[in-house]
Amino acid sequence: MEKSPENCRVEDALGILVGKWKPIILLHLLQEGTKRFSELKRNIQGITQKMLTKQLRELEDEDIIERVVYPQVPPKVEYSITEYGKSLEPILEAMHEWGTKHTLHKLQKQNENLKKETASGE
Amino acid sequence: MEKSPENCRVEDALGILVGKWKPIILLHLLQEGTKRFSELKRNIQGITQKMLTKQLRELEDEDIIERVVYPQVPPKVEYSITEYGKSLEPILEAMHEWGTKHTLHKLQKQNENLKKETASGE
DNA sequence: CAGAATCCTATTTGATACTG
DNA sequence: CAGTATCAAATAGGATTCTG
Repeated sequence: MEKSPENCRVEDALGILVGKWKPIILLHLLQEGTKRFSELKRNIQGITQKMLTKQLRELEDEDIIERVVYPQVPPKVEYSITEYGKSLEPILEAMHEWGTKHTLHKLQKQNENLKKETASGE
Repeated sequence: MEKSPENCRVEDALGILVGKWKPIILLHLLQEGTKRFSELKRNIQGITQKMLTKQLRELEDEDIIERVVYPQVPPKVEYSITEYGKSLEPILEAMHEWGTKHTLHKLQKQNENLKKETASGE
């Protein structure tokens, strides 16, 4: 299907990635495979249980990740990327690359602005 | 730079695309070239001036679009994609394609669930 | 025409305490 | 261990009015 402002499906992909912790959760699962809830919590700096749970549920609802519960005490729950979820990897890769360049671009702009201010005697 | 959960720059790209109207604004400018404020407003169904202004400003702040003011009465302001902004196009393209497939994927899942419910007599 | 300003609602995120 | 539940704060989005 052709991409046009009228039948734009960019939002559908965007909606899945949006959420303060989703990209980082996906990177962990993509690069390190299956992970327990507690491992993710430990490895993702600053996230709360509530947020981790919420983002994981949303990704699960979209079939991007899989949740496996081991019925034992204490509980054990493992998360992993689905085959379908792996199709997102190239997009994440492209965004990461673009983001890296963009960080540089912004720094260069800041430098230019600082030079201008210095030159005009501020 | 290698993509890892620790130095993830996905958010940098994501942050620029996030905003209820940004993808559609970008598609308009990418595919139809330079546009006046009023043209965008007219062509984007449901957007308010406030939102259009806000999203345009944010894109401008990131150097993705350019804003040219013609000092005349009544005012005329034109927006266009910058050369730098064009580097986002492949990502938008990839997200659109993925989103199109995902829309299908969700419909298929819904169908499966409906069949199960019917089979179990709900 | 292209906005700025104000007010209001809804959604997201976070802190904290509790539980099978 | 892997969550829920509740409350508070922050942010996004929308409706409306005003202006150079």
